[in-house]
Amino acid sequence: MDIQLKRGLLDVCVLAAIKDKDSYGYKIIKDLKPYIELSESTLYTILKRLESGKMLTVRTAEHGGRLRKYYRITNEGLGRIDDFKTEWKEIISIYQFVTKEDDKDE
Amino acid sequence: MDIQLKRGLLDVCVLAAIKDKDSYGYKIIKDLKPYIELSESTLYTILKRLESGKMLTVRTAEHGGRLRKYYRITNEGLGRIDDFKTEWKEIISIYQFVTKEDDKDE
DNA sequence: GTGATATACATCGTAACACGAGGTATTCTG
DNA sequence: CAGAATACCTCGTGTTACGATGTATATCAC
Repeated sequence: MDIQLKRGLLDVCVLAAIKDKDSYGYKIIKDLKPYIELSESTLYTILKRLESGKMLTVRTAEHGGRLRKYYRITNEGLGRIDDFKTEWKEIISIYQFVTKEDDKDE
Repeated sequence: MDIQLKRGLLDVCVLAAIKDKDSYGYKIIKDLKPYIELSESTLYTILKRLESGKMLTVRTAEHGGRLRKYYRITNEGLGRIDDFKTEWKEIISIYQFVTKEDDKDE
């Protein structure tokens, strides 16, 4: 997928990945893989950004001798997903504009 | 609309705006306004980028005492629109992931 | 006729962002 | 024991949208 197109989707995808159940970095990447691929450097940057934007909270827990940082979505984070659903209507309208009259002579 | 979300859509919108008929900067902005807003500085940057990427060609013509630069889409530009239609399937899949089980307790 | 608005182009600096490269450390598997 | 997998992190770079700013002409209101 085009990198520019990903920019507007990644934050919301990460929020969606922790929406129903707290999760941690490595797992988020694997869970998102079927839908959108992102590198670790990208993910940790996003998690930092979402944390400072109060979209999620962090908690450190030990698991199998290793430390894991679990991320939990906040109400603001859920609101961000709702905003995306609003924006989706605009995206649909743009898609229709871009593809309109596209197959006029088929 | 979120600025990050626009990034992946603007190039394709500009191409779509000149797809059926050559157009020029000022008109492109007005034609796109109902779908997506962009400033002049943004548009001229995009036009330069699309030109150097061979997505469109430019021709200067006089109109009412003023010079206008008319932009015409190339086959590569049309291909870029087709690529977007392919990416659209991924976007739909992402949208479904983000919104899934969203209203499970309503 | 003059000031404002619309048309029409352009450049520059800035901030946001995804990513590759690189780093640290532990556990699991062959 | 070696290498892969797990799990975290930082830094530098290139791309990009945008506001600010500049130039110039045409049109419209008063």
